Amino acid sequence: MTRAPYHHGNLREALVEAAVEVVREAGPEGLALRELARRVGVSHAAAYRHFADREALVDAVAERAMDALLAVVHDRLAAVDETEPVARARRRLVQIGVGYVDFAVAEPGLFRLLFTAYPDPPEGKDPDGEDPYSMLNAALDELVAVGYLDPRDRPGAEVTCWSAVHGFSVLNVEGPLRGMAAPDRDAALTSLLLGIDRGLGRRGEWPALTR
Amino acid sequence: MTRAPYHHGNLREALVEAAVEVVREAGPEGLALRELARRVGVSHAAAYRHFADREALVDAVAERAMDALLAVVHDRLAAVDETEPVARARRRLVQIGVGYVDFAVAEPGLFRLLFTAYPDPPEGKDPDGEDPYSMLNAALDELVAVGYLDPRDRPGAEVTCWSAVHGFSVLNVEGPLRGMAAPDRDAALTSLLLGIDRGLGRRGEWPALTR
DNA sequence: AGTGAATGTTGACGGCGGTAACATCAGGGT
DNA sequence: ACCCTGATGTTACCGCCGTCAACATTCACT
Repeated sequence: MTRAPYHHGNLREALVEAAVEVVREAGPEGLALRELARRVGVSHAAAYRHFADREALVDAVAERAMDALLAVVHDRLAAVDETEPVARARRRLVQIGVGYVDFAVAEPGLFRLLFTAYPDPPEGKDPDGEDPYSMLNAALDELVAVGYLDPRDRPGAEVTCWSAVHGFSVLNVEGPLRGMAAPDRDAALTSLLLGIDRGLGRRGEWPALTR
Repeated sequence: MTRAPYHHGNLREALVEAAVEVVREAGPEGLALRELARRVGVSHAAAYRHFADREALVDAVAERAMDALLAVVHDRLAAVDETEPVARARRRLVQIGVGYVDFAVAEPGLFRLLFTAYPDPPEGKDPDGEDPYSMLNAALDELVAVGYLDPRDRPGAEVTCWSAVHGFSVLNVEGPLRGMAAPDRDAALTSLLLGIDRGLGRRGEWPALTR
């Protein structure tokens, strides 16, 4: 007859996991410390032994979300088997965008949370610490290296790419494009990514990419 | 000796105005029915005679925000004095983007609220009802008409443009680019808008635009 | 065995959105 | 002139939330 132990044993972890679950189902605004505690079977104030406040918990979830986003993008990148250098670099850039949007659409709750608590990386030192922003920059540098992207166009390119892909994600996840059917969305995304690819390339010197 | 009248007289209007004020100062999440009522000098339940719930009030604010955004974009558009048709059409498209971002940066609270309660217009009938989306479409149609944009590239172009500009706004307003200094932001935006312009144009056939 | 730190519980406070019951007032029909 | 009805506002209440303080239990180390 073992009654419920006074100490949970792994409360912090359990809370974060429950939080991730809630956010996936109900979005960031559905995340409540008290309900979480209830779910995990612990009193409402117990969470404060592990998190300073609600925001700290949100940050922890954001970390998980970031890892998940990273994994998706990473896999997409790894799946590019093209060998011709220029085509490969272009394809890799496209795949970053595809992975980013895929994650946003597949996990809207986590995606939204991620951008209400973003660990502002652009300033962060952390050389080649893997985040989507670094991956994007690396892909663009590669485009310069293979001669596709004019070095003079390199500055600002990362912001342009990120803006386009992020905007597309946001409009689809919580914006006016919310209801779009998957095939339409795919078509629009393809058009967007090819548009970027074309906008970056030296004018008219390269064959088109078919996503 | 006139004591405070039992009836406010124009409560709905007063509430919306106070709400706009609060959102500008504290963002959408700072908007509380009760505080609003306090501000206007009325009991907290009075608001429910004019709004079904909090969300209805938010929608009313969103309408104001949309009007404001519209006005900014409209003015930018009207200020284009270029007469050469192609350059004019390209400049007009760019100015839509500039106006959009300007509004987002100048009124982050209203901008954010607008996109947590967007009146999904893409489906909406309302022929040529003036909203940014229609303006964008009109500008792109014009680009086709003057021969700058290949008709085959027209479908999807509006989503691409909107995504890029919206994404840039979001990243600057609530995202990781939040802290960017104004000159840097301007430079990045210019690069983004020129990139779009270039991506849309028939390859290599047109002179560059200097924003 | 004993003690201090870590972890969990109970109970309270104030703020929120929302509802119901009651109060006040304005305007129209007689 | 009167009254009644609907619109508008008020008070009081509910349950939810985040947060804190005081107290309880247990773990780990001496």
